[in-house]
Amino acid sequence: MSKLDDKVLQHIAKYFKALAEPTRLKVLNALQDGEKNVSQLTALSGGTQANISKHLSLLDQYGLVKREPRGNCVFYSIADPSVYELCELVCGKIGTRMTEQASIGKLFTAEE
Amino acid sequence: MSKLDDKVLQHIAKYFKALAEPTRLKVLNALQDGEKNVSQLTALSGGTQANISKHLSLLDQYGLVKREPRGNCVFYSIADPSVYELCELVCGKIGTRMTEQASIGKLFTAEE
DNA sequence: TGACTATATAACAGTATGGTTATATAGTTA
DNA sequence: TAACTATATAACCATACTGTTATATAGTCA
Repeated sequence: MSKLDDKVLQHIAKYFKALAEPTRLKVLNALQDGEKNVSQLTALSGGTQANISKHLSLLDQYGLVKREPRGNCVFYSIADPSVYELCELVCGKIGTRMTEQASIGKLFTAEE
Repeated sequence: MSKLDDKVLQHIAKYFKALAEPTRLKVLNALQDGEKNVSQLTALSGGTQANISKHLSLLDQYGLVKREPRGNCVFYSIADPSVYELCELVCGKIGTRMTEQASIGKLFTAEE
């Protein structure tokens, strides 16, 4: 990170903000193995349809997912797979820290 | 990112939330070249002392910075330099997207 | 001790956020 | 067209966040 413009800083903050919500992370997680429509994502994430729709709208607006209406449904997919690199990095951090702090072994479920 | 526990998801979200604020990014940016005390960070970040202190407290609580009182001052430093990897990744993304969208050339100032 | 400097915190205001329910919109099919 | 399915949006509430000012706390030094 070099010296940054305030405007760019705001954009970066916004990007992180998009990732700073458990439900949205769940949605992104659900999209890891390919596109899904809103109903599927709603089922997988366990929220209400309206709620998931709102989160998807935000993720789309921030450029994290792609939106593609097809037939009666709207399919969403990951815009840039490198978002998972971010998550991996943070997961690593959190994992280490939590095991350090509480020596809990299993933070991530074994199956993928 | 594998299938994640809800609890872990919340931690990850929290970590991203710590980064989802321009002032905090500015502080982290200011800490890139080594530890600084609150007064220095206040001056560099352009906020009030109380405000910066609050942000520092949050960053400390979330484990992003280390706090070390020394003499009359309190010095803060980056807890884990890999946080900059995250920022680099996002900067790359934002940079690309912004140049794509508006073909603005200079998002980052040239000096580092 | 008292005066001074540095940092943290409390109380408050304004705004943003996430979730809910109800409703609108758009596509499909009979 | 009417009935149906899928998605988005509006209105609303409760909560959380950011910044401000004023104040408390802690260390230093005369």
